[in-house]
Amino acid sequence: MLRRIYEGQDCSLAHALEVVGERWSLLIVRNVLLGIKRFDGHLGDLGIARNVLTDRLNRLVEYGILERVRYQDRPTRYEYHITQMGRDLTPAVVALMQWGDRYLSGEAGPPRRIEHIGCEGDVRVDLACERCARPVANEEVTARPVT
Amino acid sequence: MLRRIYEGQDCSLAHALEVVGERWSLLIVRNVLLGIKRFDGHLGDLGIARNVLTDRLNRLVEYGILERVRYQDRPTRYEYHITQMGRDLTPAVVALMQWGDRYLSGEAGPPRRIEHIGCEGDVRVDLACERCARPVANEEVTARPVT
DNA sequence: CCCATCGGTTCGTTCAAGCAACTCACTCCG
DNA sequence: CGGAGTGAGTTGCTTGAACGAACCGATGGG
Repeated sequence: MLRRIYEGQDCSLAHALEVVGERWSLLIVRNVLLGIKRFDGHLGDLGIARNVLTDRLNRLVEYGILERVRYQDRPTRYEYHITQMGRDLTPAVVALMQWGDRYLSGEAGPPRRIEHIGCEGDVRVDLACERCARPVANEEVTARPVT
Repeated sequence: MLRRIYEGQDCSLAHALEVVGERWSLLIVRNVLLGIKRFDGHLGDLGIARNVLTDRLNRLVEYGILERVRYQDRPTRYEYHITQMGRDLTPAVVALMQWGDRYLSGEAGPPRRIEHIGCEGDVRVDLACERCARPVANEEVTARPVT
């Protein structure tokens, strides 16, 4: 995303997008969640330019979504690990993938399955109500300002 | 987001981001979900430039996320309604808001509550396993290519 | 010694976003 | 009737982010 700042928006969605809404950011987070940790790994997987990747990684570290870890000396080399903050983006990532699967995947169907480790079942994202503890349809949701 | 195309990425997340990952797109969708439907409404709420808003609205209509509806003749005026495809972005939007609430909202706490219509309880996004029907922690998720 | 690897940095180009001014088709007010 | 206001844009110029290719520095391997 560009210019990265949504001035005057007092909304958590806008704040979130200022942090992970830039071009490539979420794809990098997805890669790290899937086990790609190194500069050249991302470079090969995404078609991103090197300077842009440098920028995105630095920013994600700065925000606390990734962590820069030295994995060898001589020569000193670093890789990027996910933090808890980063791991907690999982529902957002899965929700977007799920939506892409439903509406954008060609006839071939989804290219990846999201899987429950151990059980091997399909993982899905759902809305649920904390009070009535029932599943909530997308139509049954509204927002109201917390005054 | 910029240039909008992630070439060579066979991933539903990348496809989704090509469609709603551009700067402003998700904020526009959120606005429409919250009831803002008109050009000037978005213009006032977001600090977006007019030409960019025109572009984003056209693109969202083209993708089928919004629908352009004439609401008066003389002079002809249009507004933008959400489609089913657009409404199904709700989990993704809520997931990002929820993450922003947790990690980025200042001391004041979240500026908005997501609410279950009727019940008025808080709505949350959760991962669930389709096979074992239990809630899934963010750490218990992996992806594997569907060969 | 030369080449390869990894993780970058530098620099010039291209393309999207921002900003201000303008248009068009009306309505409303005096 | 004239002038201001409104809603939904379009046009054109400027700024700044992303792209692409070249380069760098430390080291190891043949």
